Amino acid sequence: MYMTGTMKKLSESFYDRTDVLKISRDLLGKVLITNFSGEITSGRIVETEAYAGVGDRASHAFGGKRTSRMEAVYGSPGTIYIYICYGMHHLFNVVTNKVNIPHAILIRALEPLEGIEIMLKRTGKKQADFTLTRGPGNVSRALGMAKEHSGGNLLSGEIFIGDDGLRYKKDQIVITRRIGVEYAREDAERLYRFIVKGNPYVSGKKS
DNA sequence: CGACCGATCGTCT
DNA sequence: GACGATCGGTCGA
Repeated sequence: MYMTGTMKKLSESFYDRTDVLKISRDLLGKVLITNFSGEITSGRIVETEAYAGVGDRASHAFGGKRTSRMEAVYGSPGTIYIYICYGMHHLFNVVTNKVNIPHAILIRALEPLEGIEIMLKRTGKKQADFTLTRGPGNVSRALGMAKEHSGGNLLSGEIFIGDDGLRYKKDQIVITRRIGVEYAREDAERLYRFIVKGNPYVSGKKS
């Protein structure tokens, strides 16, 4: 996959919108980039999941719950929210909507673009196969993101999201239920997962 | 390909 | 003391 044009960093207005589903869809095709002391790694976003805040049982902020662990999800649009799952995976989320409205979007898969050698070094993998950036735990490992980055933002730091002009058409996108949120009862059925049809980096079962 | 299982530990009850 | 917004390996059909 090639870069299609000049990379333009997304501005706060992209994240400062009320419709977390629309933003989740809009994030498909955008490029997530990390630059740690010149070590640049990036990948195109091909799978996202929306978490709709206080009214969503699958959201950490359900019912207005608020703890220090999840403080970042209540931050301003463009804030980074990373938490540890199962004691070993750091899951990267984009915070959207206004401050104190805890909307978040989990980035579940990328198609690698730059810095594949660095990603191999970070993950300890020997081959750049489709597992390199498939699944939210692998995304964070490959791009070097960890919970220490939680609370930072995508507008002025070493982690950001760019737009190189690529757009997916409607028939290239599939919408499904979220993965791994069975505990959320009826909210587990919400169609909040957005994937690029047929992309080999997308997690979960093949269709 | 599907089902299951162990790893691993910070956070909240 | 229990539980995850997961992953990778194994086992059986």
